[in-house]
Amino acid sequence: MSLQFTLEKNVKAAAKSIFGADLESVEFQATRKEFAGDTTVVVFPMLRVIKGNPVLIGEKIGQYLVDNVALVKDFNVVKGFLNIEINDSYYLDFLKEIQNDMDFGFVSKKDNKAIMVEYSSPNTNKPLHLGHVRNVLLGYSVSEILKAAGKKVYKTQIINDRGIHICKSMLAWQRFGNGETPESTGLKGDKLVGNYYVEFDKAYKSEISKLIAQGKSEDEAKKNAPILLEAQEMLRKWEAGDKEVVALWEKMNSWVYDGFEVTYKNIGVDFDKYYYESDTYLLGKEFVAEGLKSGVFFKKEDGSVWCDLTDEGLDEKIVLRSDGTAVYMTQDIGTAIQRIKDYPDVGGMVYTVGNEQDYHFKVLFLILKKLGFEWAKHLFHLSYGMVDLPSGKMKSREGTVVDADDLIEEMATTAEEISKELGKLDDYSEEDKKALYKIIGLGALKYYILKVDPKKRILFDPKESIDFQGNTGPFIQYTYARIQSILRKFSFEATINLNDINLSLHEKEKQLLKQLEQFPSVIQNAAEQHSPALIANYTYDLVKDFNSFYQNVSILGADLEEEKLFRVLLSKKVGDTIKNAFGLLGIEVPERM
RNA sequence: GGUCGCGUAGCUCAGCUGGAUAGAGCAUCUGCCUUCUAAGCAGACGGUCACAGGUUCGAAUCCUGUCGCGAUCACCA
Repeated sequence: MSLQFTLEKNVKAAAKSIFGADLESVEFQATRKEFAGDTTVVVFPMLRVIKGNPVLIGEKIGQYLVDNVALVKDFNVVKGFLNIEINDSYYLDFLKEIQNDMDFGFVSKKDNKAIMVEYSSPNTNKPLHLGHVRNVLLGYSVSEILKAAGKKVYKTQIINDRGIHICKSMLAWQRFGNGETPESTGLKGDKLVGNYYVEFDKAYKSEISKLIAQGKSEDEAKKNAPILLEAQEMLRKWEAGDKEVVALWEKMNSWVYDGFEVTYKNIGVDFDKYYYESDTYLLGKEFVAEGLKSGVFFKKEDGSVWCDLTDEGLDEKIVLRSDGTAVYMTQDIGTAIQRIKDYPDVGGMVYTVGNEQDYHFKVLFLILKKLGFEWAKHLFHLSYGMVDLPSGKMKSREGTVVDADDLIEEMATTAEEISKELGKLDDYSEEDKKALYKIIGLGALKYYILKVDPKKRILFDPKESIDFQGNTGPFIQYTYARIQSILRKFSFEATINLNDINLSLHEKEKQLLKQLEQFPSVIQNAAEQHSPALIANYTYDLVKDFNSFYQNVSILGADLEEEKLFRVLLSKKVGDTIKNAFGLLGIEVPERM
């Protein structure tokens, strides 16, 4: 039974027995550090049912708690705030209870209904950049958090493998590539294909200026540049199943997939299932046809199919072009339905997609509901803010992107520089050092991105490096490493058992235990709000408390053996929790650093 | 123009369903390594919570309006 639950029950009983009043709920908050007490009950809300002076009411309830509840040691009232002091034994018992629970805070019982989380969802014409990194980290972390909160989760993505953008890369490669391959150039496949996307754009732009020089308007030039017309022709051929085009498409896409896999592995994320738009857009068309029959959609004279959403305060939305080809919405309808077909236990889905698509998902969810799918009620768009550069938006075509692979490597290099300067790892092998730099570099990057509220946009300045001190990943990793160092030095063969120990707690120890106690509810909260930032901020608070404890209280140098054991076990539990919490963020934690 | 989101210290961010004197980190400045890893600890400095109204015993938090920034409103994805 949680502390708050016990107190709430007794505060209600107090109100009943002293004032004859029924409280609906009791409001708790953390006690401010300038007052004595471990938790605080706010008296003001009770004034609705209990008339009188809040201070006197607080005094009477406080006295009742001291008299009737064993774990309440003392109380004081400041204005309308009833500060309650809890016996040390409560916190000691709490540690005893969780000491062997390696998954403290995690819900082990799983729901019957699963959630499918989609993230990454790249186009296959260019490599992944920092924007994708935020997407991937968010999606992966939210998946892990949902699992920890007791949900069954499938991680997936939708790969946008068809369309004009891919044809542009294909055409440019055909024309300027001289048969280059990832093998012949030593380039990652996604980088190679991305280069040709840029090549296309260059050729396209130069054709436009040529046409304008010949007297065409800019608009006309953009629409009629020969290379663009050729790309469009290629797309038509693809849709018609032209063998040569399809073969080229398959070849270049497979290069890109190989490249993506390397990057995902590098970042440390994975997927349970991949979906490809080229596989699902046809199913989408089927359901558009069905929706047309059932009256969910309607057809205009030109043959295009629409959904009327004016009753919901939105516009009409196109779901099929007049030439019968699929649009983005068609594909997404098909993909969603395909997923439920493949995984009948899925009861809801989370789409990790940037906030520029807020409107799209609002409409998609509405349409799926109109089509009558039960699961459509449990769709959530995990909408996150863009990652922008000081110069503005990242644009692949113009080369103003922060490449994912490059960034990860730079982070590791920075970790190496700092580490070498500190020189604590001189006995490590080169291999071990390298692995460690990667862990620290990635830790810095992931924490930097995940600690901010998903819906806020991030301004990333490549010139200002990501910090390794203060509220950062490496700071937290460092604290973990310190704890491991202590554990290595302590012999657990001692005869004393934590369960036999009874001692009064140091203020720093109690603070740590209070913080640990919060972990389960932090996980629940993060799951409900789909916010890794809550986990990151919690971990930082826990670590700050630990460092303060570490610096002010001697652990291995404790006076009494039982004190020493208690402090070591407390430290171990903090370490375990750091590791588990960081696991939810997809961040590894080192034994030394 | 309509809709949605954001606006908190010089900078980057916390601040849960309203609660005490708004908190961290970076940067600047002071102390602390012969004691468990100084990527650390202890402290100082720094705020009209964009602005104006409203609801409330009480508002950074809820409501309305204004301003600023961003996104979106395509037979693009």
